[in-house]
Amino acid sequence: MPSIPFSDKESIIRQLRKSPLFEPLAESLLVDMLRHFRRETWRKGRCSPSSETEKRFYVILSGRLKMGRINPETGRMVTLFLLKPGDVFDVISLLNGKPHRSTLEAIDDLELLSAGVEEVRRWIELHPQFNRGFLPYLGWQMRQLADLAGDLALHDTETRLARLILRHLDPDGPANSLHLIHDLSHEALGEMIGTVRVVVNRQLQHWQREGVILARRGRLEIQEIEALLKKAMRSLGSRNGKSRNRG
Amino acid sequence: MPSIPFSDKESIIRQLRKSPLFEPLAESLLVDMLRHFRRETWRKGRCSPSSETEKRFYVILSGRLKMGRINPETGRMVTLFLLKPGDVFDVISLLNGKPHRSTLEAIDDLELLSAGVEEVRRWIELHPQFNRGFLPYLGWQMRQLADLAGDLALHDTETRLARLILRHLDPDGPANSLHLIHDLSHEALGEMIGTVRVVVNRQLQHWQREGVILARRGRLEIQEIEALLKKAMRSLGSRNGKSRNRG
DNA sequence: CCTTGTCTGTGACCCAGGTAGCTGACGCTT
DNA sequence: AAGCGTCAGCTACCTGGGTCACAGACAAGG
Repeated sequence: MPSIPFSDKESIIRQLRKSPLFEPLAESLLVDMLRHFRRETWRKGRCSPSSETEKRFYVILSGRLKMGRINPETGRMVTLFLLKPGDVFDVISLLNGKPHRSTLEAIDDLELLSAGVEEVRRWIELHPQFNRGFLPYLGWQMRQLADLAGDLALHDTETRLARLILRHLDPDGPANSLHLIHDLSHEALGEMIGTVRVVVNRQLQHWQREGVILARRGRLEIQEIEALLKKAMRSLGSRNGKSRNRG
Repeated sequence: MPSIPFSDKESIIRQLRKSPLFEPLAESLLVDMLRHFRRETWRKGRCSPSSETEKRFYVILSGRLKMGRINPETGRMVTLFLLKPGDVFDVISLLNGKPHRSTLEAIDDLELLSAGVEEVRRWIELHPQFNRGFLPYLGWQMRQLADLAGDLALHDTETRLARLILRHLDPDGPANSLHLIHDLSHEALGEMIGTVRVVVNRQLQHWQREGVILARRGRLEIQEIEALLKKAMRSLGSRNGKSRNRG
């Protein structure tokens, strides 16, 4: 296994510290872990799963990754997780050892660290510090999945899209700016709420005419958060709304 | 805290051993845990969450429990987990400490054990044996959620219902018999696949006329698994199928 | 027995949203 | 500047499945 050049180690550790999973770990432990990590880079696009990748645990250093499911008959895809730097995968097969049915797609070029799952399971057992950070992370991921499933079953596309946008408000950036999804294509946004490009476009156009948002090619901005918030609450239940968003 | 009468302890331990979470634990550890458990019984029906229940971790000894989300505007509900004896909840808030947005509904009268979440977190840290069994259980639950979300976004109701039934084939019972869901109302089945009573009924009637299943009041039986399997595979993609299932 | 409540079977209606298809805009590479 | 691939914008069309409403079936309890 190719070890990581000494010069990189410091910058990698600095990147790892941004992740809630690795942030609380002692310096010595991180250095120790690094010895078992291998550095990888993946190019943007669909990632074909190999028997190799199935047995590894990955940490994202830079770039974004969609993890989801496909319906081979229709070619449609849902995004279950939108992973960012500091996130890890594949958690599920790490936990129960069984290969997963998920598909990976890199949104940007990716820088990754990877280690064998057996090794990572050892870390969890040997370092309570690591396990303590790992469990809340799992809880957070489970809640995301539960939210997605709940939304898909109970809310219409307008509500789901509004929620998607609000969920990605950037607390650090300038007011009303979006994090992570600001430059995604309508196709990608559709996958995140379980619908298709056309529907996302219809909705965005409608909102744009209302002055709620501003959508340019690969650039999404919010104008009126209040209005979006209302739409995010409102569910299928409103029988008094206008019939369609078209025309 | 009311301790558990001595006479019950043995039978409770026997029940716990049926759960994959507790099965591998040493007898001494189980006995120790029992001292921190409190026995509860809940009557069938919706369970109103209190500040008390939010801070506890539960093990089901007998009965079934639906855990899901509600849309207050429409009154509709999705079932995220159908929990059976041996299952535990609420895992998510155990992991990250935040209260959950989920609703609980007991299908049958329930016998439970409960312990404070702080205590259970201690078990996880102190007993690697327990943690080792806990992680695969988490993985299994996450996969269930991922499957549900994927199905909701990518497959039609016919496919989802077929899959629900097939997923609950009883490996131990007589051939083609159903486990856990054989006596659920159409309403409850609907909640499990993110739809409503009427749609489930339509589908079941259609299949019954085909001779694929046999549905009586509160009793669901499979006649032809092969046919169901085909329906479970077939997705929205089939453009050549008959137009409707009605009439 | 009748009453009352919950579950099932069915028909009529209708709309949110998915499919298909085309055009133009933009950015990249040769 | 020409060619090419991807994304955005829009329209026309159609259907899966959700809503509403009602009637019969069955069980439980007076």
